[in-house]
Amino acid sequence: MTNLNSRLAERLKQIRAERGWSLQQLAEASGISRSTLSRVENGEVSPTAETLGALSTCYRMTISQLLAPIEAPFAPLVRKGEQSQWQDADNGFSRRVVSPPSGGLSAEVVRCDLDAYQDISYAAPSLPGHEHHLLMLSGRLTVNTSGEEYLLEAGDCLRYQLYGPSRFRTGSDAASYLIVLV
Amino acid sequence: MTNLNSRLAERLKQIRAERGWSLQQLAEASGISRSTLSRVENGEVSPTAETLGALSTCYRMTISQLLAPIEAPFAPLVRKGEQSQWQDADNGFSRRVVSPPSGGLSAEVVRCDLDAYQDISYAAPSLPGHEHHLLMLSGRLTVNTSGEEYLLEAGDCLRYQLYGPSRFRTGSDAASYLIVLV
DNA sequence: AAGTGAATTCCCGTATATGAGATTAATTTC
DNA sequence: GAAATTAATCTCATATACGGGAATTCACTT
Repeated sequence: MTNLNSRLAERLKQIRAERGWSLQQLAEASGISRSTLSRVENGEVSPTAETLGALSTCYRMTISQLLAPIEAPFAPLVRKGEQSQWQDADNGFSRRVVSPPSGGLSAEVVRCDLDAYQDISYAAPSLPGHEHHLLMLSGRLTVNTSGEEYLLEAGDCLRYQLYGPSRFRTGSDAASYLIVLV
Repeated sequence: MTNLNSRLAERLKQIRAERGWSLQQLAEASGISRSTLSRVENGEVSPTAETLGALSTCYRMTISQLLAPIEAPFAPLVRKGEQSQWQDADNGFSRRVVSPPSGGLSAEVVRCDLDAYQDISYAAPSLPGHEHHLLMLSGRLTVNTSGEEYLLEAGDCLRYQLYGPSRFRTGSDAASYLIVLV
């Protein structure tokens, strides 16, 4: 995994260069010594999660934002578990895959129409971590995911990454919404 | 930063529990010893980036996906009223960034409303290769990109990757559409 | 070119993350 | 219940990440 270290090194060098900081300044801001910073930025060592946390904090970003550009895209062969879900639509619920992923594209758009007084739950996905953008077109919808509950109205946009079970339900109003799956 | 280690520990424990793996199985799949895995999952040590990489690989996810749930969350809900709107001066064109990119997310959704008899051209993007999904909400729109011309109507979805200049125009009908930028 | 200052890298001692094996705890099987 | 099997933790030795300071390199000035 030396490859990861060298890519991380390049990334960190670039970020520090963008901010115009010296190792000394970064050391004071992060609480990490100059020597460690030098070795990390030269790919000689693999920093600990704590070190990564300190760096991302003083750069005002999350570790994910720090690492996302240097990670290999994950395997695209991932939607078997989802497709079975697409089929079990009840009566008050219709889904249409507006823009299926194909040919190397990485996003798909699904339009969903849910009647009033519907309640739909999904089990945790087999391959978690997909990024979702839920855009309300009309109506009202209550969404539970990641232990949080959101009441959405037309025009709202809810973004989340799907790691566990989720639940969608309507009250007296029907709901139409788009889900952008990345 | 012990807090980070303990949250990471919980996260890793949960993932392994979901898959029903033992430490022994995870050790063989990841190349990390059982003892190290035990200490990491108990928050006693801070794993190196290499260790995180090995774990995320054998769990079939990126490090970002591994860490995202335990990091300070970005605002996941963007209300309609909070979405920044761009009124392109005098012309009958308004854009609203429905879902701005942040927190390591890789897609953004823009809603565009174009009046009748408008003609808008874009130069080649500075960062080419972005994947676009254009979803027509209502009206009619003529799009030129990659040397092709498309006439879109409500419900249509055009997918393309933007490498060169592009042109959007309406005839007697106004157009509303979404652009999903990946 | 040489000097001055800053920034970075190298060297060493220390702290800690890791691996291999032994010990303990939990579960199953008879 | 006891033995057997598996899973998790603990012990110790090693590898390596880290901090402090010295040495080097780099940039700029005169």
